[in-house]
Amino acid sequence: MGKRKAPSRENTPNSDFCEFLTELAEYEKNVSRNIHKYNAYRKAASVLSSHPTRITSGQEAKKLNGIGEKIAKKIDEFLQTGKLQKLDNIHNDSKTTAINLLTQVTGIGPAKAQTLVSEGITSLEDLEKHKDKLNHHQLIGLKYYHDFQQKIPRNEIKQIENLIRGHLEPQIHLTICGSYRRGKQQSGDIDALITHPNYTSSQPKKKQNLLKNVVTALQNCGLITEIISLGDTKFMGACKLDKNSITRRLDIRLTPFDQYFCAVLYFTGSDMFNKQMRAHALDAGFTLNEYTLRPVGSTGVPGEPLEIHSERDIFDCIGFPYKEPQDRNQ
DNA sequence: ATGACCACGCATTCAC
DNA sequence: GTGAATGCGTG
DNA sequence: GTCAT
Repeated sequence: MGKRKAPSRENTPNSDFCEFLTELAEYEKNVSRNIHKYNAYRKAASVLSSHPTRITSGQEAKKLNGIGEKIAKKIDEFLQTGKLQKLDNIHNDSKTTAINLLTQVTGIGPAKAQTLVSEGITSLEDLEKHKDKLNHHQLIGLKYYHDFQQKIPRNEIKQIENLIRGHLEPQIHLTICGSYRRGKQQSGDIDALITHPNYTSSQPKKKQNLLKNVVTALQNCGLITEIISLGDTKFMGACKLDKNSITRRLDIRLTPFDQYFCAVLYFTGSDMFNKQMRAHALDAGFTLNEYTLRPVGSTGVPGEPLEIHSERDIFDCIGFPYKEPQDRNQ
């Protein structure tokens, strides 16, 4: 996913509430720099978006998990007046709107946006005039601002996948994860996972150039056009299918062979699905993360990682009915 | 009343 | 110069 | 901002 959040669709009976809660969330993240309030507002929006019936009072809303005193009050205000005073003020504040805009450039977060605005830089045009204030990542974000706003059609990702696979040694495994793997018709970015049987968590030094070699090969074939960051295990950058294509955000991660399926599961998502599944794992006496599945002893100390040979293994071990990737959207 | 709220790779800046 | 801290983005 | 302690 790119920077643009698109939380709840338009069809729920409470979508108007979700909309203003999401706006408040953005405000708390970008302007107040309070990530926890941001998450609180998003949680509230999420619970409302999946509530089947129209909420008609703050009191009724307050029964839902994630909605407390303050949001209940805001729902009442919205029901009575059709708007929120706090939101009106935010819309009319130029500093706030500027920060929200700059924050859309990848690499510019709340802190950088704040300093830029305090220096009088409030638009993309201003950024163009002050490139000296931007680091490498932010320069790429500016250069491809419009490209990165565009969703990527499924078919284009499929072609990129084939192109990448064609440039990998046969022993390297590749899975494109994220919303693409969940079957979505379009995605915000491309999230590729690779592994190699000779690279394991116990032999981490082996193949330390593997990712860099892959990136170099993909640069040479013209697919990768920009590098945002590149370490031993994670590449972030941009790619372009051909001359007339839009430039796309591409991430590639190198995972140890023995952790590949936990990683594939994790990076396929969705967030909510991962949360559910981790919770189920805990209930079943396991702890699951992006690396391993481990039994939790009565002492609460995790044991040795279980050997996993497929994504399905993970479901089986914790007694969670298998779900195809396309059924993991929520 | 008060602390938790995901963990982590990479780039960059800070503190020494 | 080195290690710690911060910013940012990721599912 | 909300929840759990």
